[in-house]
Amino acid sequence: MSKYECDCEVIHKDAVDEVKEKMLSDDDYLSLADLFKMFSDSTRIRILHALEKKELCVCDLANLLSMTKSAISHQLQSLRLMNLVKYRKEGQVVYYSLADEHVKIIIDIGFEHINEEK
Amino acid sequence: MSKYECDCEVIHKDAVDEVKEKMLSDDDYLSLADLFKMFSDSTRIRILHALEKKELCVCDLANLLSMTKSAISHQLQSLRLMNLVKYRKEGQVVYYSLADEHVKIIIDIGFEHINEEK
DNA sequence: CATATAGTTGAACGATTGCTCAACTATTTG
DNA sequence: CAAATAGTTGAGCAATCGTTCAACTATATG
Repeated sequence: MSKYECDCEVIHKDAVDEVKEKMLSDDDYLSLADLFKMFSDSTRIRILHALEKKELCVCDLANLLSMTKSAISHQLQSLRLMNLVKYRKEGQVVYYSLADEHVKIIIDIGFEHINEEK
Repeated sequence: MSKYECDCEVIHKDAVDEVKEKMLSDDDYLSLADLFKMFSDSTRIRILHALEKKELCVCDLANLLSMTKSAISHQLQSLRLMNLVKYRKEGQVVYYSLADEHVKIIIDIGFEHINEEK
């Protein structure tokens, strides 16, 4: 978060004060930004969209997206840290699936927005 | 999008084939990632959350977030390109507001997800 | 017309990010 | 126990990103 001053006088003090009261903490916005970072890369979105259809292992995802296991695994770790996917291990194979339905809702609204402007 | 091969054999061919059929085009996922990029920075989220409460000009936003007009203006331009904010000019002053309510819905679901895991 | 203010823009720089590569762990199979 | 396979991990590198800075446009005011 910036610690610098702005370079102009406030124009609509009442409006700014009113909005300032309703704003949340910097930490809240940082957390939210971190969450949406997970949706801001097309590899991660493709992983999430695939897992929305079916539980898959790392190799399956690597094949589906034509990427290395390592690249997929790195992304899955980020998604796990943000509680967007969960996993279960069966022998050597690790199966990933969506953690909850927020993922589906967020992706659906995103597509809605994109499709609305032609 | 990666053009490299994956480094393993497919394990669950049926599952992968089934999911592959339901996947969308690379362009769709790139567009969606570009949209969510707008929500992946806390400055932009704070701008969007502020505009959700009230229409504001560039100076107001600069004051509210303690940032320079330039920094705010750059971010507003990105948000405009993704059709997330609209603006109207009145004299020298440019007023920004949300383009539609997808923004509010997306932010709300994001907070819901974050708050659910304590 | 000169000055001031609101806002935009492009280049530049440091920070962050996504993938690769190599090395590693863990589990299975012979 | 050795070899093979599934997956993870950390360092490194190129590419992308967010802010700063300086120069600019546009509108308003004396």
